[in-house]
Order: sequence, then C-alpha cells, then structure tokens
Amino acid sequence: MVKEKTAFVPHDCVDCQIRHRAVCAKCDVTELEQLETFKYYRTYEAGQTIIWSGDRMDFVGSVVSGIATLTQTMEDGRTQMVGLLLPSDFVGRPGRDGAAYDVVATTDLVMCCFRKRPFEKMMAQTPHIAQRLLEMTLDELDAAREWMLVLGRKTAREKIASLLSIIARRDATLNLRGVDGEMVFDLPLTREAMADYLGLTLETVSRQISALKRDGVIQLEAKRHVTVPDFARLMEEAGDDSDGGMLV
Amino acid sequence: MVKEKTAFVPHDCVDCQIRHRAVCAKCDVTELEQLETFKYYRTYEAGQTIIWSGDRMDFVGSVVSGIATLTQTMEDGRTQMVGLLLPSDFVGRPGRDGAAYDVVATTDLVMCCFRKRPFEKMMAQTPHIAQRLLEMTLDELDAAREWMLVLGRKTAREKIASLLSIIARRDATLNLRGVDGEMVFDLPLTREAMADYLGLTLETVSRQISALKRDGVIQLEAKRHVTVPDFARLMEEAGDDSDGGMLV
DNA sequence: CGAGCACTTGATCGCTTTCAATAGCTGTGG
DNA sequence: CCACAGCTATTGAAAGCGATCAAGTGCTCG
Repeated sequence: MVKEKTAFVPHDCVDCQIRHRAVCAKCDVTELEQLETFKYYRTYEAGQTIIWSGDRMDFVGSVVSGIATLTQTMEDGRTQMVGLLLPSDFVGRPGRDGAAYDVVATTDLVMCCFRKRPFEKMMAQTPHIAQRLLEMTLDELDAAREWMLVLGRKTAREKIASLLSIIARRDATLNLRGVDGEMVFDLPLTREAMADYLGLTLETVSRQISALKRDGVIQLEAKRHVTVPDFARLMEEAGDDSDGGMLV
Repeated sequence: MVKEKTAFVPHDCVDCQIRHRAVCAKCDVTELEQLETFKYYRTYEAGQTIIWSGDRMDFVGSVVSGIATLTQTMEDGRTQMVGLLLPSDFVGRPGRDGAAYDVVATTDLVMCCFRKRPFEKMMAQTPHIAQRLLEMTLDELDAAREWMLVLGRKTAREKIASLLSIIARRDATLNLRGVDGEMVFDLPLTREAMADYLGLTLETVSRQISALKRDGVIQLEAKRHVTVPDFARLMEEAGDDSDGGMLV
C-alpha cells in the first residue's frame, strides 16, 4: 500500500477534482461559496474507522480521495459490506442523527465535510443540492439492488468475477480508459474485505481467485495486481452478458 | 386470495388513503391540483406484470393498494427479488427512460400514475416532491442494505425469520397495532416468491417454515395465515436483537 | 372426477464453510 | 544479519447446509 502520507491540500471548490460528480455538482459559484462557509477537510489513515455505527453524526461529506467501506455487523460478529465509497461518493444522511453503518477507510483518505445542521438548512433552500443528492441516492439504490442479485443468486466464482468486473470498470472510468480488451488494476481490498462484500469466507475468495487465475480469466502479480486479458470473458464468468448494469 | 375484483374508485388526492406517505405527502393543495392534471389510475390483477425490465416507461406512480414485487432475472432464469412494493411506495425513476426491473402485482393492485414528462417537469420546480422522493429513496436504500446482510450472511432459518418479522412489523404499522406479544397476519407471498426474496429455493423455504412451526416460533393455518406468539422470540431467530432496524 | 397449482417431505449431491497447516512478506529487536 | 512476531494469503481435508431430484398431499376450479 502507499507508504508516504497522502499529500493533503485543502483547496477551493472551484479547483476540486470531484466537483463535477459530488453532491455539489450542480451548484453555481454563489452556492459553492455558501457551502465553503461550513466546509472543512479531514484525513484518515488506511484502516481507520471514520464513523461507528450508532454514533451521533455531526457532519456529512464527500470522499475526495481514497476508498472506504460501509459495513454492517451482527451481534455474533458476522459482517456484511453494504457499500464501497469511492471519490465523490456521499457519506451521511441528512435528516438522521445516528450513523447506520460503520464507515472504514481502506486506504488513506481525504473527506470534504460539511457541518450537518448548516448543510441541512442549505439543502432545504437549494434545489441543486437536493436534486443531485437524489440522483446519487437513486444510483446507489440501483447498485445495492444489483448487489442483492449477486449475494442472493450467484455462485462463489460468479461473485468474484462480478466484483473484479466492477472494480475493473470503475478503474477504467476513473482513469478515462475504455472497457475493452486488456485491463489492468490493483485490488483495493484484502481477501477478507472481498469476502465481506460477497457474503463468502476469505478462504473461498482465495480459492476462487486461484481458480480464475488457473483458468486464464485473470493474471495475478503480488496478490493484488490484476490483469484481465479479455474483459468479455470475465463478464461471462460473472453471469452477466456483455450488457451494461452492475454500477458502483 | 381475493375473489371479487378490487373495487376501483378513482378519487381526489384530498381523500387519498396514501396521501400522507406517498411521494405527494408534502404537497400543498395547489400542488395537488397541478398533479391531478396529469394523474390517472390503473388497476392490475394478481399475477399481472406491471412493467417489464427494459421497457420504456412513460409513467411513474404510487401503489395505492395491493402488493407488487421488484425482481431481477439472469439469462439462465435465476431470479432475485430486490424490492417489495407496498401501498404508498413509488414506482419508476425520474430521469430514466427504461425500466431496470420487472414489476409484478402479487395481489390485485391499484396504481396512481403520473405521466412521466409532466411529472419530471413539475418535480424540477416543486421542491416538495423532490424532497419527499429523496426521503423515500433513502429509506429504500436503507432497506436494500439491511437486505444485503440478510442475503449475504444469514442462514436459511434466519432468513425466513427475518422475512416473517418484516411482514409482521409492516402489517402491525399499517393496521396501527403495536409490535409486541402475539401478532397475526397473512403471508402476501407464495413460497416461491419468498424464495426469490431470500435467495433460497422454495423447498428450503417450505422446510424452514415447517421447522419454525415445529419449534413453536410460529403457528400456521391454511399455509398462509401466521400467528407469532412471541415476537421477541422471532427476532431472536432472525439474528436481530430486539433492536430496531429491518425496514421495509 | 381429474387437471392444475401451491406446498410438503424425503433422499442424495455438491458447493461452501470450517478447521488446520503452511507460505510469503514486513517490520522489530537482539 | 538473522530470528521472530504479526499479518495476509494459499491450500488441504472434512463437515454441513442448502440445492437438486423426486414423490406425494391437499386444495380449487372446470
């Protein structure tokens, strides 16, 4: 993983890298200025818990860089990941005080936070924010439902292939590459985190990754660096037919 | 199930039974009048498909009475239910033309439909609608995530208990009863539909229902009429500890 | 009375889990 | 420099849970 600390540069909204995708995407300059009056940045290290389920939330915010996970835990310790937070994704729920899930940084991470009360107040008066948040929430709902199909009906092999294809696709769009032919990326999750996402055990994840490697669907270097020689083949293994779907 | 057709009485919004919970909940009288200019009702019979995945949608709307399911299907026929639509729930996604899921009426059903274009146009100008839709979407997202835990990490027995507790709870709130002591309700789903919801086979559903009955967690009459003598016991079987959560 | 449907129950199979041992890597301290 | 702890990941063997295949029941409707 990254050795040196992520450089942390607080910045103006107008220079912001996630500006066009985040909750503020539709805001005009005046609205951005208003947001900046109650905005601040926070950094987290890989492995750090950002929010504990049940905690009182005094902010909402956007992931600026890095990756975080949203997980639920049962009393006996079984855990299920229910979301993967990537740059531009929104954290927190306006109108609710308590956090519903644990949020954990899996890489070093920078969050753009807004104090909750002012944000809620502004949202009530600023359609641009509510509209964008609605779009984002609808997208997340679609992603959650796609994931319900994965969890409920796919085999372990298909689950792994599904996860790899999501990560590959996301990586391609973030880096403005196409989704065809060979794709190369790093897994941002441990085997255990993948297992929590997929409703499997880490041993099964390991076995199925080995199997996909053995069958030539993927190539692996150093456990985390993946090459997909033929993306269509991977999609096939995921049980999806070339067709879209499977958002993150 | 119901033999005679559901009486269909088109009505004014002011008399509407779901008015305080549906997407129009925050609308004032003027806004309701505007909605009525592009509103119409449709009825569906039990078993009828309301929307096919991939279809072009020319309306959005609210379930007025009856129950519908939202399902996804893989090419090989495996299906996963991704949502249960109850009275006041919203159908369709503003801003998207194609339907993402199959919507099927499991009972006779009445829908309050809005022509899509006028609805979208009005939503852009009416914060009350967008605000309410955001609230509803956030609730659905929470429900979907709760369900991911059920699908990914619970045993067959826990899955059944989870589903029963959700239905019991919903039934209690709809009929303004409390969530304690004995609860009685009818299952609105076939064993197969339950299996599709829970990521199981219908045989496993049947076996686990029999097991819960044998163990005294539930009583059954006529396959669909359920009595829960002790709701806390059911929650325990679901792996939830008395605690809230588990929305529909 | 027989067809069709929803459901139940039994027997067996196989995938995923569980338990367990091992490998590889990194950082620490003698 | 090497030994060792701690972590991630792999792999093997055995067990268990849910799926699959297969009857059979009870009910409704024509």
